Amino acid sequence: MKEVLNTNAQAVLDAVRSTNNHPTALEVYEIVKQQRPRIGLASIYRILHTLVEQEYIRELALGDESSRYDSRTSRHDHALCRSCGKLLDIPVEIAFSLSALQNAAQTVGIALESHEVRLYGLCKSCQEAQNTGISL
Amino acid sequence: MKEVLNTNAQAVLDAVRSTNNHPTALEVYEIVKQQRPRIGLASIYRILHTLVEQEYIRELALGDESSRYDSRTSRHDHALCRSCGKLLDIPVEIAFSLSALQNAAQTVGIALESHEVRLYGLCKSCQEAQNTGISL
DNA sequence: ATGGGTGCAAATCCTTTGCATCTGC
DNA sequence: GCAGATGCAAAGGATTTGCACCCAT
Repeated sequence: MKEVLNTNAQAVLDAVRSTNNHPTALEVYEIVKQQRPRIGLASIYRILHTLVEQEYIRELALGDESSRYDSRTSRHDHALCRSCGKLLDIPVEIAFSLSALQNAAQTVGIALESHEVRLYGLCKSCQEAQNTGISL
Repeated sequence: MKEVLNTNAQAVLDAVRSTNNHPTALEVYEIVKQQRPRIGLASIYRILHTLVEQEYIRELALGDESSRYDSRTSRHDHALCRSCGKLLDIPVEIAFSLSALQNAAQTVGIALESHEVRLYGLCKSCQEAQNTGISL
């Protein structure tokens, strides 16, 4: 499934991996442009798609914003801040019974392949901002 | 938090509630237009946003497509078909330990307010299409 | 008459596509 | 020389916004 990457694709992959947050296509573009100033945004989109296909990265669908990309391809869960929109990887497994999952899947008639838990709330900095009365 | 709805807002809310699936803004527009042909798409968007704010409905963020709206405001989980993109409400609770959730939330420093489980796989009709070799 | 809600059209943002060019082999 | 990759600009689709108008109060 994974093929050899050409230089541009490698640069895009490195860019996604270089950030702690989950960059948008535009953010990836800004990073890659520092190394290869002539690259175009369209190529970033094209390369990101092939990287997703080849399972080097994942595409995350959030609310308001544009797509974000995640270089952690193993199954994991996410937490979203309802105030600033920040997206955090959850580095621990949230244990729950496989049979409960499979039961739910069966109820709606879906052949279960994967799952994700999303936690919603206020991230640390937004909690502090709230406590000190500062608005973002 | 909820206020009285005017006629247009009520029509939009009814439209969202009238569908089994989770309609996009455009789909809501088509439904509402049957009753109020002069309504504009911009008003649909404006009204949907206020309905979300007032917690009459929820906005769902999926991948490729446009936003979808959900008239079930109580906490529940969703299943997504990776082939046709269909979104299904899961009518049963997926049990898992609250402490696992809270532990995960604490690990990333988020003040947990809500959560959602997403199941990914093939829906029934896509399973059948696959078995019979028909492509959608 | 006043303020909010509305329709329309234009604007905006993100993403994709057409196409001519460039690249490595 | 060819196939695939690329940059650029234009197109596309979803959503938002500016603005004048209208309606209920």
